[in-house]
Amino acid sequence: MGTKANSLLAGMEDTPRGRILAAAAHLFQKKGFERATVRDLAQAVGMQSGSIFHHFKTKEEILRNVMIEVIRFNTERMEQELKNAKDIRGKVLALMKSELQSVNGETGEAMAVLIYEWRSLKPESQQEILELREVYEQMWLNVFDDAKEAGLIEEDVDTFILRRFITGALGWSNFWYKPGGALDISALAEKSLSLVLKGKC
Amino acid sequence: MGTKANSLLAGMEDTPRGRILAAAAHLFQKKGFERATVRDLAQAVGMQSGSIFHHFKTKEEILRNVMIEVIRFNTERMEQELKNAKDIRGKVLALMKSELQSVNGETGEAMAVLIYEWRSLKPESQQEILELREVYEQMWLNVFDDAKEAGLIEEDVDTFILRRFITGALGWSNFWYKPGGALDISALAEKSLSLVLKGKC
DNA sequence: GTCTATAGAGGGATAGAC
DNA sequence: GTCTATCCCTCTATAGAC
Repeated sequence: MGTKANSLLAGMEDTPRGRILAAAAHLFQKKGFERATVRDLAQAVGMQSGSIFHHFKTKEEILRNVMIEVIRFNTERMEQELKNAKDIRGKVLALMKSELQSVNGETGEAMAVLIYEWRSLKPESQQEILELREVYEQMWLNVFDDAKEAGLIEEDVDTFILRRFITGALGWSNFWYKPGGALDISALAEKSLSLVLKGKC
Repeated sequence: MGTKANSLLAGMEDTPRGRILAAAAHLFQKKGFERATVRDLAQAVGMQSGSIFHHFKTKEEILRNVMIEVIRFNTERMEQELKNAKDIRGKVLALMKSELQSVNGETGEAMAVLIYEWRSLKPESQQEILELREVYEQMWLNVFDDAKEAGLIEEDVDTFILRRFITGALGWSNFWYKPGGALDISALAEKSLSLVLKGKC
């Protein structure tokens, strides 16, 4: 569970706001949203707790923004990587690699927050986040459907359910995968391909 | 996320202790351990908050016992179902079905607590729970190794990693699978088989 | 074994000076 | 934009009556 210095949301500017969000991603992942206090957070960015509320109206607002930033960043990255893929197998691999990167790379802590602190969002925020995620999910479904037409995925496989299995399989890697070992993200992505592709193309 | 009446840990006696644990599984899943208060819990079982502490020394102790009970129950059930399986494919199917049942059936809420409230355990409790889970995990690994020898799983697949992918894939079903629809647990288990078995036996 | 009452600690958020 | 000070609330856990 990433004790590494991957606590900074990549691409986040070095502003008080950015520093608060980066520290929040780290703290919320480590202790959980409820246990992590605004005082903890203030200390992490070198402020007094009262000052935090100049940048965000409530603690929940901080959580919401961590989630928005991480979805935006990872959706954009996946779009880029999809464009670079040559064939369909390459596209599936790009999706796998991209998501494993999201979960285990620099945005890993924020992704864990996105997944595990869901209940701490207000219902309105949940709705908002859900809509952002749908764009991302649609990219997966489109590629899976193409792969099915191309014969890389069995005819009788429900791609909707398959995507859900994969969401779980890849998301869970946050709990056990340790970057820097013998197995790098690319290799892990290759292994994950056999969960999806027929035979084992 | 199960709003159904699956809040009772099957096999749990109708004692104050049992009722507290069953209500705790439900509440901790719904609100998270931190947000769920002892007062909530007391109300759910028809007591005053002070009375809860006659049965459990601390709130964490309640969490710990929910986890212990659900592991014990599901480990035992899986052992039984494994015995009934005829061949190796049947054993893999039994594992899948059994775990999907744990996650989505009567013990679903307690399983979600086991997975998502991990950080709220004291380190000593974490160690204890980890040891209980290892027995369960070993059953999976043994069957996977048999399946590999029998040629049902590709030679070059790392069964350790495969098990981790499957843990995630099946565990995540708690968030989207709704029992009572067109797809029952057995059918879902069959679908999940293709994540593991070669070709798609 | 359950109740009432409350101690004791820590939390989110606000107000106003600088 | 950050600080100090603090309000006000809620929470876990305890004490002692019944």
